[in-house]
Amino acid sequence: MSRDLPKAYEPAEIEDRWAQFWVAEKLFDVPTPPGTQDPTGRFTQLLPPPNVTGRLHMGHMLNQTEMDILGRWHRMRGEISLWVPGTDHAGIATQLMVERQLLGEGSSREQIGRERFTERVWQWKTTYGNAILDQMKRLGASVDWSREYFTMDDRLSVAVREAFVRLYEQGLIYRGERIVNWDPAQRTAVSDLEVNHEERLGKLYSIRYRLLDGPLADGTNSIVIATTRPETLLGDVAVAVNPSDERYAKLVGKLVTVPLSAAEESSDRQIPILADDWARPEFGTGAVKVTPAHDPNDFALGERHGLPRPTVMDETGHIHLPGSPYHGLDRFAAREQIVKDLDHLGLLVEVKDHTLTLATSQRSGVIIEPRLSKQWFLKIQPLAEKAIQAVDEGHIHFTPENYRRTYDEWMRNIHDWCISRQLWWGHRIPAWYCDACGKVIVTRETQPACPGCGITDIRQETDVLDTWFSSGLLPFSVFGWTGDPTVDQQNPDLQAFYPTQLLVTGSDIIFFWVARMIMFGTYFMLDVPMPDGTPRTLANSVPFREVYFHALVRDADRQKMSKTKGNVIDPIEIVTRFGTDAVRFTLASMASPGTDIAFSEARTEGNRAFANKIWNAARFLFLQLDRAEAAGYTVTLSSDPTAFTVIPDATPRESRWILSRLSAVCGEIDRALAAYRFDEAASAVYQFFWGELCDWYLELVKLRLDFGDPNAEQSTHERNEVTAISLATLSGVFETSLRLLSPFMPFLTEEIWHALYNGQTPAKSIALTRYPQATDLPADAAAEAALATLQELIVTVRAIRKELGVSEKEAAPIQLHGEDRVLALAEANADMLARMARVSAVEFAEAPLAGANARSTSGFDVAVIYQRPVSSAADVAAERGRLTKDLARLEKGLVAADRQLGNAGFMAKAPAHIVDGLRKQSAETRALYEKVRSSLEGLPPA
RNA sequence: GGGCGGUUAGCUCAGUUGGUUAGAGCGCCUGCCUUACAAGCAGGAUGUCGGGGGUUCAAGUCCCUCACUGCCCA
Repeated sequence: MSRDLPKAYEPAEIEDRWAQFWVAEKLFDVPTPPGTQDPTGRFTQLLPPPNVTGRLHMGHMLNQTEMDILGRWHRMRGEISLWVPGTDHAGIATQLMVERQLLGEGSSREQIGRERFTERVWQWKTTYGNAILDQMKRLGASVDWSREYFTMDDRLSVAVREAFVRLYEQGLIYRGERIVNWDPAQRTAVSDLEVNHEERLGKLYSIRYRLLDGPLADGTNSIVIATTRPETLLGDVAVAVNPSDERYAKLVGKLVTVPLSAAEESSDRQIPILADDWARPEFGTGAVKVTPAHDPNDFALGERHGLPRPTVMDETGHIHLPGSPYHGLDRFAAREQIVKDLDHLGLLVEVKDHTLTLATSQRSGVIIEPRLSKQWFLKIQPLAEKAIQAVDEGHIHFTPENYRRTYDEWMRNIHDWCISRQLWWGHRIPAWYCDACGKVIVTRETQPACPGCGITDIRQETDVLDTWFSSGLLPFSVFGWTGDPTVDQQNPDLQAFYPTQLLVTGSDIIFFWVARMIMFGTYFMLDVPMPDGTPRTLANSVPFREVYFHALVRDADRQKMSKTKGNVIDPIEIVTRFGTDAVRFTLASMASPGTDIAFSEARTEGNRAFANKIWNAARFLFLQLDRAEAAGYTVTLSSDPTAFTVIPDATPRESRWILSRLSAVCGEIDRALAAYRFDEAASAVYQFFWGELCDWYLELVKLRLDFGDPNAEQSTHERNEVTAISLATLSGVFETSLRLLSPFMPFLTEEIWHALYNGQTPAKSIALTRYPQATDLPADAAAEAALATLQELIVTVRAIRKELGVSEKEAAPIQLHGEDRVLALAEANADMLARMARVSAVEFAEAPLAGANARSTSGFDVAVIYQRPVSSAADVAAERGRLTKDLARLEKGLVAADRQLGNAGFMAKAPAHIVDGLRKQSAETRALYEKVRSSLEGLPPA
């Protein structure tokens, strides 16, 4: 790699190359540490596994950018930084993909059977399943590819089976007939979390149920119930009223007939009217029908009253009632028909609009059908208790902190988790049924025969586990957890990397994944002894010590990205246009906690410009290095990070300044990253690199980089020394800045860093070098103060010159009035003033300066000596406008200050430094005010 | 219905435990191809900090209230 960089920064030229290099060189692979005690610390992160069916979206990119910045930062700080990648088998989504494929071939999973179907899914996975990880490689994520996992891998499947069996044996997993959220499109149960609730406008139907034994004494011969789902009356087993509802008191205990409920109308079913608190008098008519097999509340009511629970629908949401005229109708068609038929019979009393909350399936979008079915559940309370405790006691810390409350709230109101899914793709539940003796066998090993009666004709459970069941085990299953405490205690990976340090994820999966990892971690890992054999504490059983929740990436108009809106930004496409580094930097700089990111191309463009700026700064440096070498200077790039802690006495002021600033920025960035303030860290490095290093130091250092004629005799010794020192400082500061920036912009910094060393790099990659620390560089308050003054002087002179219309190339003398310190600085740095503000000479003035060619700051007055070619009326008017505005601003400040200083309460109670500060400021403002006023008065009349 | 957040420059967002005259990027205006960079340089304009009330010597910051808005849970 040479120091010849193309004129413009072209990310496409360099990024693929480095992305491949990092993977090929196994740069970020982390071997199992020899001992579990290491002095430098460990930083382990688990990638939230993307769906194997997925393509990378901006949310992934944000997540990975943040993880990568932190991973690289910790790595450069000398810690063992391990980032484990992998993908999730995504039960439903993947099964759908392959089913769609089969459909295209005119086949179906039922046609080819379970075994062949599973083979097809594996095939699909092999062909397409790496898309997202390949994209990740392209983005340069510094993960350990040797540890890549897939949730259906054998070793992870063993862990899943172990966990299941253990929970079953300990009585926490049970099988039961319950109302579950049934997705009729996917034909599977889904968990509470996979259901969306939305308000929709529906209808409330009032239906008359006739009393079986004819009218009461008062003539009442029916009861009118209200329902939003008339079609379920086919499964009615009771009518319920509130016990306190006097309207219906006389009817409790009577029987009514369910209209339309039987195959032949003559035999409509008879059901009781009963009293139960669940019936709310104010809802509808106050009487409700009870359908235990098709409504969770009715189910509970049925349990209380010992009611039967007939199912009237099949798994696809069609009425299943052989012999009935409604048999085979879809649930919504059946509703229409039943309403029509009720109307004909005169039993439909009223239909009115009604807003109801509908449950829809997150995946298929269809309306969830509460369905009575036999499912496997995890009794979660005992797991939740430890999980709550772990967060409560501070073993896990959330950022932003308010998620703790969200977590707590959910954990404390947790319901048993339905973990079985009626799918073919996933971890098949390790349970076997013996039809002969009715035994259920749950074991780790596949069962050849029934241990009860010995027959071999046993069936394995066809259901698979919810995908999140296996995801919940990942923090320890990826490290080879077996569930056998003695084996696990000897497992060096598990002992070294568990608990992981940090989880970075979106808040949308706080319950799905984060909470479940905490529950499983604190449950299973608590049994694994520490390396020295002592029992593991709760603090060491947690899956991670920190969780950082990032925001959502929206489009530039703050709209959620969605395929239907067509506003989805493809990370790879955007990266191709602007460069990965620019996109990463944009995401990082906008990632302030708790706020969604409105991703803007304008901002990305700005950051590409930043990358280009750095690129060109490198070109400038390389040019200087070439010139220096030609002039006989030797430039040694020290690989010692502490090379600048002690600097030569002859180091010029601006070099002391930039070293000091760099030191401060290093501190700021470390602080920001430790607090997950990616935005602050990015802004600090941006501000430093562009606003200080490029805008000021690079310009100032040009004064010292006069290498003379390479063929001539050497110039004086002192000049030589300053030049050499400046060149060394420039190189060192630049190299340090590259390292500082590297976690944010890994490609660009890698490229330039290699070029800088001209092939002789001290490490294989900049990613393996030390992260610059504040203490690596000398702080110098005096140099900072001096440069601040000089900068203010230069900026002020430039402004006056602009104001006066002095052409940029023309030099002009200035007058300066102020403190001795300022005058001395100006005198000693005349060369700076000349270069930066085209000052040809500095004349010191005894008296304060005022007038159109002068400006005042708190430390000095400065005037530019220049005769305006023509002082037009417009110029005077503009000047008057500016001064008037200034005057108003200053007056406002003065009035505010005077009011405060005249306030006895303020003077008595405010801390001294505030009062002093305000006094000083007030005096300065007053002086400025006077000067501006006299300038204004000095203007020619309008 | 319950919980959590947001409202600061034209746009997107910062603003530490209340403390001196509220910042950044982008955009905008003016002038410059100054030999690292026009993806650049220099200069400039822009805010009743959502409304109202309160606490305080002092409020963008704390409290109450209203309005609008987003997310999560039921």
